[in-house]
Amino acid sequence: MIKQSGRASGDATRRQMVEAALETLRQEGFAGATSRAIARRGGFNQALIFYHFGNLDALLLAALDRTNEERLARYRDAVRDAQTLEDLIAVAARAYAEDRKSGHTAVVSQMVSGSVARPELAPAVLERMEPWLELAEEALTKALSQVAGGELLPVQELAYAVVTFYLGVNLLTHLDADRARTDALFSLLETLAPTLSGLAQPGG
Amino acid sequence: MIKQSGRASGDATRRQMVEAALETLRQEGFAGATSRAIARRGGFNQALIFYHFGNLDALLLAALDRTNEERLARYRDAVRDAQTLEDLIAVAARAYAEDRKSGHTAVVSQMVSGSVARPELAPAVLERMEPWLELAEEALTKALSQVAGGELLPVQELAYAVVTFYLGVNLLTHLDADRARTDALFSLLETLAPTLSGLAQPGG
Amino acid sequence: MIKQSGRASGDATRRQMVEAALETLRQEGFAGATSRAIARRGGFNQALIFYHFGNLDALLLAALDRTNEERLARYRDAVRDAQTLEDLIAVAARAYAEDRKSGHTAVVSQMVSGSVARPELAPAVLERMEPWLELAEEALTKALSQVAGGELLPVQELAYAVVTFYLGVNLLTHLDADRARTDALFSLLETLAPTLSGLAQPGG
Amino acid sequence: MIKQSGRASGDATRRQMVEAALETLRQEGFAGATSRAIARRGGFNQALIFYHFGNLDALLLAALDRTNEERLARYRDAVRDAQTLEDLIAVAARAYAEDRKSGHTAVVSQMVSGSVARPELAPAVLERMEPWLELAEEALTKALSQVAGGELLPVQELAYAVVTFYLGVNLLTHLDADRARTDALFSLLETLAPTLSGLAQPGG
DNA sequence: TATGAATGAGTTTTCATTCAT
DNA sequence: GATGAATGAAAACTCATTCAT
Repeated sequence: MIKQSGRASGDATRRQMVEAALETLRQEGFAGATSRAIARRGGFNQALIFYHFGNLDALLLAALDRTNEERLARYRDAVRDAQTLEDLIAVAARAYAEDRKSGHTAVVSQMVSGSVARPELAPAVLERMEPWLELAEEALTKALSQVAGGELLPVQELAYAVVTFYLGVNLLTHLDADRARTDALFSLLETLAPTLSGLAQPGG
Repeated sequence: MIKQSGRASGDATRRQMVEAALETLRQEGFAGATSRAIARRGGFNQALIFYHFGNLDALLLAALDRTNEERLARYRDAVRDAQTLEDLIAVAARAYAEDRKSGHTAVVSQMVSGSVARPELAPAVLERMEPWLELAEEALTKALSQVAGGELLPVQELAYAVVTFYLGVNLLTHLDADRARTDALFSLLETLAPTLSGLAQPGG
Repeated sequence: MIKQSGRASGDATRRQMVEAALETLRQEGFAGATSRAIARRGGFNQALIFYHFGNLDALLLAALDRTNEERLARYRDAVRDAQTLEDLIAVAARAYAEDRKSGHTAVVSQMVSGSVARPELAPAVLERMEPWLELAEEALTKALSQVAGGELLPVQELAYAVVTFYLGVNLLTHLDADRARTDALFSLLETLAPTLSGLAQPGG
Repeated sequence: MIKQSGRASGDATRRQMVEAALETLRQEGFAGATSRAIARRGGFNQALIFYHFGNLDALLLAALDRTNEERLARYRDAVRDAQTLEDLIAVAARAYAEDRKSGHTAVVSQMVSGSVARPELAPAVLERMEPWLELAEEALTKALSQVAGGELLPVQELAYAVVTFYLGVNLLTHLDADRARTDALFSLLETLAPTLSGLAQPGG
């Protein structure tokens, strides 16, 4: 409750508002993330959103930024620590599982879906996809360097494919209440990893 | 105009309404597919939607059904005619290009996104994914049968992966105004096809 | 109450809504003529305004139209019946007194002032000034024809001056609670009328 | 920026605020002259308005005062310097043209219109009309003294008529984007001036 | 004196849906 | 079957003003 703490510093308040927006996005989805709902959840006045962020979209995007930053940092570390293709896949699967549990993926898919429905948001949401593409490129470059002939593959396109796939998974995760099938997807990847590795380095 | 046609049979009316819903979904997206907008486009009365379909969601789902049926039929034929893995990929890419042009993919991604934002829709939308999964399984079974050891791979999971990827592509296609990157994805697939084929049948 | 009469015909409802808008404009002024206030006064649902008129401005302008038509008709008759300059002035003063009593001038000045504050309204309000200019021209032409050399005066500019003056009077009437001074203005005109007449026709 | 100037004396601050209010009234009109807009333009804090003036209306009226004082002084000098009726008219037309250019008339008409829409302002705005009436009386007394029988005319009523007309002109000037017609009004007056003069002093 | 933060009440407008005919 | 009218609930956003510091 912002109110309880008296007059908070602008930054602290903004942080709390972003938190409330995130929580609302997670629990009530994009359509439920109205200014009223966010304000109610955060215990502050609706108008404060417009005072601090100008409009609702800006707050929602700030929430997406916050989530993205946290997750990107985690994925980046994982990618840097990974040595083999197997590592990479394992690490991605683990990070994904964590994020899903914490609700981060929910926010992403809500914002992405939301921006299909509300085209004004699309450019801003797309922009926020770029660092993920870069990270995917980095990871793929690393992985393919271990593969005979891997340098010949078009890394940018593959990175785009990975992110595309990832968005599809996010989407389905939040559509399909029973998540057995999206889980199975990652087990599949982990099962295939050694094969792919072996296949990748036939002489290794 | 439904009215103009005098006593349209109930079925004909419903068909016109579904057509109007589809067109609205294509041109104005999920958020723009309000009862008013659909009725305006179709030249019929708003209230008719509720008379015939009970509520707006039901009409929207009927529209999704109609699109799905048409497209499934086309993809099924293509799958049946394909002989090699290369064929399959080529055929998928062609069908996808057609669908995107005709606006069918727009409807799918609008409905999928919409159902993330409006959770009431989710179960019904998911249900409509099943025949696609079956088709993907069928195609994969066919393709893997031509591959040494292909029978060992988990077809169901792979099918789920394919559909997941497909949804991701749809999503991005309608988010990213410049479609060069989603196009490149399919060229990539086509480029890789012979390699995958060769790789699949080392002795072929 | 629209509600009481069950489902009214569209036209009847619209008329009642226009009436409610007029009454609100009269009693609460332009700033008080919000959709809520009008709906409350008319006993109908706020949303009905948008159903029937599209937006609030359109209803307000419809109200101005209604008032203008009634008043124009009355002034036109008066002008046609007047024979001398004295008649014309007397007739204008009488009509003006009536209109002020009935609240018609209130609506005009509210809409004119309102459109200074809300520039989107200005073009539409100005447009509605044209028939008044035409009427003023007609009256002046008639009056000046009785005056030696009257044909030499620029009727259009004089008509514009008359309407300008009239708007000024309206404005002050609704600003100045004690209306003695605007009343005095018309007495002055009536006092001057014979002089002007005589002056106008020195040889008459 | 008030802040930048360090410890501005209360008076200086108030002057700057009045200046900002004037500028906002000129450029954004009455409806646009919100506390936020004025504060933004003046580079000071919104709350300062309430600290120094109690409420927004008081600041707006202070702005009207400032404009009125400047303009009154100019018109007074002009009136004092004028010798003939022709002079008076010419001088009025010139002063009006200047004021329109500088935006002073904009402020007046915005405040007058605003006070029709917001009746709380009306008494204060009316009060500020008094010195104009006095000036008009003075000018008319002077003019009519040159006219045979002029002393017999009711100066107060005529003065009220002049101010009324002037308000009407202001109103239209700011309603009608194309100002040709209000301009023509003044040319008309100037054209008529010699005639009126001659008429006034038949033996002169 | 000055400020950033906060608020309550208000605005127009849109929507899915229902009702009477 | 079909329609025009009507409605309640909700949306995003704005405003003058107040409060704590």
